Amino acid sequence: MKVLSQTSKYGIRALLYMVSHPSGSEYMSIGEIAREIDLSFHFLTKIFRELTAKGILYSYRGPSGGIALAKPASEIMLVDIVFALEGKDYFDQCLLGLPGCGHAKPCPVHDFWKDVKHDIRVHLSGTSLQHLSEKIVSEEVRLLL
Amino acid sequence: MKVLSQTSKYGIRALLYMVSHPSGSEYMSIGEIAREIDLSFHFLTKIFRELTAKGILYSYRGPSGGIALAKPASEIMLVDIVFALEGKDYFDQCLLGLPGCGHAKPCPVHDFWKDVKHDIRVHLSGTSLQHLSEKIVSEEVRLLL
DNA sequence: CATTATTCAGACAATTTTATCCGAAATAAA
DNA sequence: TTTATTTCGGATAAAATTGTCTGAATAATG
Repeated sequence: MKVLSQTSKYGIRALLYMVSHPSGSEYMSIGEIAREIDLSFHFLTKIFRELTAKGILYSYRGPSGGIALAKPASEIMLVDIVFALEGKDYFDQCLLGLPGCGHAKPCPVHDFWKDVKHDIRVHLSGTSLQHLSEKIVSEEVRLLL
Repeated sequence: MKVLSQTSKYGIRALLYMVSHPSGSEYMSIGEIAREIDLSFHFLTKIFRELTAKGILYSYRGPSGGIALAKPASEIMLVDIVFALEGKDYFDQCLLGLPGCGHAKPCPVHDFWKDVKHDIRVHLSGTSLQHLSEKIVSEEVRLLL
């Protein structure tokens, strides 16, 4: 059941690490994040370039450079990250793959699937990085392998 | 949002076509099904071999051979097809990809995701081919591109 | 100015998924 | 008994996703 690509999974985990482990300085280096959450530096760099292009991160090159959130963590919702990395049509797809599945021409499981997607969307839209970071900091929950 | 592989999507659609278009004779040919729902004969053959191996279908070779449901359509649930084609660990995976995510060592979105998976599982376990076939036959719903 | 640390850009490779194809085996029908 | 039809098994190819690597651009610091 692969609801999110590896790219999104890594991206969300990396952003949560950033928020949960503020570095004191403005920017945090990609290398440090990759090391801490145990994933490929180069792959994470690619993901963060995308998030920078989509306006979720700022970046700054050179020594003491790195990346930083473009908005307060309380204003970045999971759905923003998913849309940035999976595309804005993320919630538009039919469970059975029928093109143009919708109210007018529904597939056999359309109504059910519409409800599931709605629930997921509501939850991802209502959950901020700040919110989840608090659960991580309080050790209610884990982020590492 | 790719919840089901192409394999599962095709498999479910093909089985629904079978149930909704009984052929009179005991077996229905894979070629006919592939033609009617507009997908690759060879790919569908591969999918059906798997469903036969998993006990969801019977098959019979030779002229007037083909495949047939191994049980009444009212007893084949969507979850059976998904388990057969995606694996029995289908509902075991963490949204963020953390290995061993569960009650003891949850990821930040574990509780939410557990509920979503439960809802999906309940629905797929409660929906039979017969049930959906009735919606198709009454043209409440479509199966073709 | 030289060195070092960092992101940026994109080529390349590996892996997985999806799709195509061919020949063999089975079996009904001519 | 021959021929036609069908599934079976697996090799191969194509496409998408995931992961690796190299060099360039940028900027702080000695």
